[in-house]
Amino acid sequence: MSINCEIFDLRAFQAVVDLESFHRAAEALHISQPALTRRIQKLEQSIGAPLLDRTTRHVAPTATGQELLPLVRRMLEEFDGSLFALKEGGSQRRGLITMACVPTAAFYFLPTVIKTFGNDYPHIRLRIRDLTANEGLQAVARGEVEFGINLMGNSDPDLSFEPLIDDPFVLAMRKDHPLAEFDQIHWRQLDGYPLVVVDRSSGNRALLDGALAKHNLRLNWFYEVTHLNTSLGLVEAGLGISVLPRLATPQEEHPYLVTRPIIDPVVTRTIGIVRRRSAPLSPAAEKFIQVLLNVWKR
Amino acid sequence: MSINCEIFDLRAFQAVVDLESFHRAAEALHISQPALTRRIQKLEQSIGAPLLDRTTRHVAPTATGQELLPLVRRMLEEFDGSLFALKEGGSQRRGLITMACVPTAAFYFLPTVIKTFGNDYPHIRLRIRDLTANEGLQAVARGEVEFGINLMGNSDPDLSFEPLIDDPFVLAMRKDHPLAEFDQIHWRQLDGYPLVVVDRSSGNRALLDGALAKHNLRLNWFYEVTHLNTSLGLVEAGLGISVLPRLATPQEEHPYLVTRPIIDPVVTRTIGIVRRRSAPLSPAAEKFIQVLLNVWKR
DNA sequence: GGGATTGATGCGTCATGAGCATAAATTGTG
DNA sequence: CACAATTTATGCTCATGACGCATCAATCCC
Repeated sequence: MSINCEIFDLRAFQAVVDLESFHRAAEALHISQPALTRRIQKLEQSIGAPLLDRTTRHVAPTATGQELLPLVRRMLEEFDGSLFALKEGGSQRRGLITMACVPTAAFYFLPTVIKTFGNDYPHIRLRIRDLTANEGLQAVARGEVEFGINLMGNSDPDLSFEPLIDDPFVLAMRKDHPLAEFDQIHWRQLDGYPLVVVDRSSGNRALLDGALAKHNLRLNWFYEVTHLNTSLGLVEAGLGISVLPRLATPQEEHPYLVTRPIIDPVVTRTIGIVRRRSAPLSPAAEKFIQVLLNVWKR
Repeated sequence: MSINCEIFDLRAFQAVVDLESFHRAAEALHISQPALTRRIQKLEQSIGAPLLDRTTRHVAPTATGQELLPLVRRMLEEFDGSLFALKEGGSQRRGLITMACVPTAAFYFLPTVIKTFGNDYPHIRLRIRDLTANEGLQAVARGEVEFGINLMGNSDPDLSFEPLIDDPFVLAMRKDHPLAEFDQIHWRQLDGYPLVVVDRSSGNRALLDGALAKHNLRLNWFYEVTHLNTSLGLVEAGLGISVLPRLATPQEEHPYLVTRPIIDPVVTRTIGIVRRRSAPLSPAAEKFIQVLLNVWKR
């Protein structure tokens, strides 16, 4: 049976944690302290674990509460933010294209397209939200941007995907690393070396984990970062090796870094254009996408 | 007043849309059809807009319902998924430091410190959330990370700040740009050239806008991006010039890019360590900060 | 035009959530 | 160590909300 509670219960939980007091939280929530106590108790019952450790003088989240708290914050921010956006309606869109773009594509794809597009539309300004794949999808889904350049693999039926290119994952390392002598690498050769990975909020990581699981392989990371560029920084410093999309690695000769393909399996990601099926694009965005397809369609 | 409803209401809404029938959705949700109708009506009242267009023979989401549906799906997936993960038990936390870090500091600061730290603590893993300044502050405040490397200028009394270095903003451009012939640049010389900036969610942007406002100056941008690295990408492609913190620009000789100091005024940012006053650090984090201070304290 | 089906409404019943009063527990101070 | 102050939890009562049943109203198909 799925768990049920009220959004208000989540607000109550967050308020108690933040204010460190049922009394003050009840005031902030405009209910009585016993009513708040009852709500929290009911929430704990729904979830099946205590969320707060409390005495008459002290309140703090339990370990479970600590785990839940970030989720609760995100949900409330997203819930309130989206409903607010619903109420405010769309903002003016003329003279400006707003797009979301995974960072490697921002760096690699866009300059060429922007140049070509700028020749025909010199006065259209661009707002490029270079976000993670998941953030980018959410930005498209919410209408915060007109379209996104993102990874394939979204399950939201309201969004369409048009592929542009396939981009394999490669191993990035310093030129003086022992694995650099191989022309290609097997996954198991990564064992024994400290591995830099991006965290699970990254679409790349989810894709990699999924693909490797099918071959009974998993990434044994030693450093975990949020953005691909930071991976490269740590690799360049000689702290480890990293599995990265090829587009996230230097495309030209680099003084210190080298990449090698990884096989058995070769894991690739498909990058393309994501947009909402229901939302019409501005003429400028239509043209921009046309240029993007002309320049990069595989 | 914040909107309230039950998670069950959201499940109900999703079920009606998916099954295109109150009758079938009620069955699936194990309540009666009138009870379901009442719930949807109440949800619509909370939100202040109809979510479903329906006759006795046909049900479909309204435009508002269409907008809300992706949010509802994500929220339910995340809610159910996270509670499921909670029930499966939390992960081990020993042997791990979790920190937040603005991206330029992640690239520039951390490798040296990690090397030094790794000599003494070879088995401590690192989770580096390289986030924007604002996101980083929130991550620290919420306890999602033990500490952060961030910009000075936070007003949260629960967080302490210990400065490390001062970092000036410089102009980044291609070597063949007309402004490259100057040894130093005045802000007004930027006029007339397309300017790449980071958006207002960036602490850097807020700092710059604030400092320039005092001299009746403002940034006339043509391209707006979310991350500093994308700025460099667009500059390298020759699309414009950009005002960036010096640490975000190449520290060594670059084949195409050059930077120049900007004066009248010189704008600098201070980077340092942010942590919660109330929360004790793990021994490993304590040591890491010690190394960080030893290596970088100005 | 009538019948089958679906969503909406009226009604009664039962459960729930609220606040008030107060108990119980905790902590600080003398 | 005892007591006072303060906070969270519980008992109680009452008002309200949610449920299912019965049925109305609307839609659509034959």
